[in-house]
Amino acid sequence: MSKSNPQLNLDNQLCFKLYNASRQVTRLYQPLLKEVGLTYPQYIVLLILWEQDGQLVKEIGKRAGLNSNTLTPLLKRLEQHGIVSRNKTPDDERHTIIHLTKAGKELEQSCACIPAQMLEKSGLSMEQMQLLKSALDLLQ
Amino acid sequence: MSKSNPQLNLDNQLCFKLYNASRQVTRLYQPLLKEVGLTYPQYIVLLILWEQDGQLVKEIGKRAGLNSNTLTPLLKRLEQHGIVSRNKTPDDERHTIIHLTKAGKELEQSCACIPAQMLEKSGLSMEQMQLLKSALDLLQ
DNA sequence: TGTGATTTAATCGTGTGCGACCTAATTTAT
DNA sequence: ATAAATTAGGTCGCACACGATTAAATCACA
Repeated sequence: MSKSNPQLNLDNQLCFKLYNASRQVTRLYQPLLKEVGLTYPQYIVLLILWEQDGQLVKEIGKRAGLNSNTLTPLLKRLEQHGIVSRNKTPDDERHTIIHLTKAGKELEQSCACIPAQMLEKSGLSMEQMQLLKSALDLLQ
Repeated sequence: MSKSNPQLNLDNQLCFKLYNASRQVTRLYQPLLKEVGLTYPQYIVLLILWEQDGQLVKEIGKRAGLNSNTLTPLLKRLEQHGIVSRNKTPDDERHTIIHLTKAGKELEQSCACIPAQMLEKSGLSMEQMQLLKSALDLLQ
């Protein structure tokens, strides 16, 4: 299978495993998220807002690791779907503050079962899950 | 910080760590790949072709975990850059076979140093790297 | 041998990611 | 007080991902 350079062997590449694992997990989420009409990054953003409602785009971005060039269109879609509101703050007109709407708050209950369902789908034990989490923390 | 449902706490979510780690690694690769004019998914596809030249779109797709709706445009861009050729096979006109060009083969040498540079950049020890790899294999 | 099922790529539409840039609001340094 | 620098969010362009569909070639088999 592998040819010349063992350094370049795909099976050796951490990057490839990580890239695949991430997409695979996203795919596992999709059928569950489809039921509530969310995409995976939208779900991440909502997790952040459910923790703390009324955050600035900047704060959400820092937590999610996303910049405004990704967040602005995403938040506009959530706004169009009636899940969040976007408003300038009066004290500093540069800020846009994001609030959950009633529908956005209610969505939290609909998503409450997702983590447990995902754990089951993944086929991981709690120990394996914990191992993977702490291994990933090595990269921070 | 976290409000009501501990199940939905972002820090508890494996998905989020994975999603972040994957993007972070991609970002680490970018300056290195930019020097040779490749994107990260293009690099993955080339790793596959350097292992074995002359593969069908389907075979590359299976190895990379990508379908033609992602691969076809990506391969067309590589073709435009003179890195691969795309041809129908005479025995079965449904197949498109991908070959490395001379430039595509030469690119392997230019990329040979990338894994070592990445290991250094990541700040991981060999042991940590190995731990993370095997943890990720749990998801297969 | 003809025809319906299957296989393989390609196409289309939507939604990210992200570099580069822009604009307006605010802060700072003089 | 005000010009320069900084900050926040937005826009644009490109390249993925991926579900859904299409088109063409091949296969299976009655």
